[in-house]
Amino acid sequence: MRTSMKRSENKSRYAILGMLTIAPMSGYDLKKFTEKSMNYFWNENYAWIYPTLKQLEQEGLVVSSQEKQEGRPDRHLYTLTEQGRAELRRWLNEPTVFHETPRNEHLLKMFFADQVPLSITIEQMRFWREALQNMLTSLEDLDRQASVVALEQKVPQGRPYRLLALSYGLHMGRAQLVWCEETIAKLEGLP
Amino acid sequence: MRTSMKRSENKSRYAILGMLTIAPMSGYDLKKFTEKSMNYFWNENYAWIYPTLKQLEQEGLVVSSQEKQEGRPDRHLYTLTEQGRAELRRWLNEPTVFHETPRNEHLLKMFFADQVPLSITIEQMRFWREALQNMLTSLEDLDRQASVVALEQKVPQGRPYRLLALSYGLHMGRAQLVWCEETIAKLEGLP
DNA sequence: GCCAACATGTAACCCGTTACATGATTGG
DNA sequence: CCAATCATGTAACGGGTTACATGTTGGC
Repeated sequence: MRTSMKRSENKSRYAILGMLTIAPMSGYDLKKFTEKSMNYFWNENYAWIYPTLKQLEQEGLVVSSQEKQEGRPDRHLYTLTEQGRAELRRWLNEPTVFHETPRNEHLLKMFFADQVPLSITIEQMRFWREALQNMLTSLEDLDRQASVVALEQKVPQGRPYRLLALSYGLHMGRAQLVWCEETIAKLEGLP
Repeated sequence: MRTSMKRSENKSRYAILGMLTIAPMSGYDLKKFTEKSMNYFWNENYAWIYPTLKQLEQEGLVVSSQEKQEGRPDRHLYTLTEQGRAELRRWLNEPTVFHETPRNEHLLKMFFADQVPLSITIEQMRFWREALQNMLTSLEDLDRQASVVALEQKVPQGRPYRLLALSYGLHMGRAQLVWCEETIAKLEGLP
């Protein structure tokens, strides 16, 4: 575990505090939850979750309780404290600094594609299109279940925040796919 | 400088090799070029460029020459070697692993927005919209110059790869803005 | 009989950023 | 005269990933 974990820059803190507003969870649960419901805009990682949970507990933002299980490791369930909720709200109120350019390796290759034959670039694009298609399909599946999920997760009625977030994913996924298909068509039309 | 720079994972290598296909450049030039022409999908950083250039030189992928200047530090101009071009092509031919979820802090706040008053969320969204608007405007400016730039940069005629990359940025920028505006409208319509 | 899922954790490493160090020239 | 631009670099740090370590249970 790191000697000092700086308070300001670690976003996983807030993701974890946020998820714990839904229900008490273990490190394992938190990972599964991000994978199932937030994977189109967030990811978490055991090697970061477990140390962060300990840190949050030391700061009094969460409390842990152990659930004994037969033949399996104990589940360490973490529950949000009032201080934890306050810290989450503090962050939610802060203005969000516009994020840095995420690097896109696909586009980097497109940008220097004049160094290889056209056929290679078309192949790369088809590969990308397929990946996008799969991603979008799984998002659409999520969307079909989402109204249920959203209600279960105790979001106040008429405040469909999680559906709005999902809708962002759908907008972006579709836009990427549209560009991808346009671009493949253009490339295929070249001499 | 780092003791060992692993060969496989450092994408800046390829960005740099790619830019050097356009013209010999200094570290300073490379940084400026990314800022001017690639900032919507890539970024570079002096503290990474300079060590990487040295590394590339050691590997024989680039060669440097010094340009003496009066009253200013020398310019170290780096030129791509045939080996460098081969290495770039090798990478361009590789299938691109689909990139990990980029974390989106705006969406993370949206996802847990039930913890704060609606007015805060609307404010956050307006702030985001403004940033997106600015980004899109500067991309559209770039687009207006781009046909010239693309020709100057010796891309084979009829292979508008850099314009296609730019078009990706425009598609994404517009889609984000559309979602942002839809979402603000929805939030403003809530009780 | 084997693989996936359950469950928690650490060590090493790598990528990239921020801050520091230096200093001349040009334009407003 | 002050800020921005030109120009190159290093040290320290931080955030996040990969690989390692361990062991049970349930489904196919």
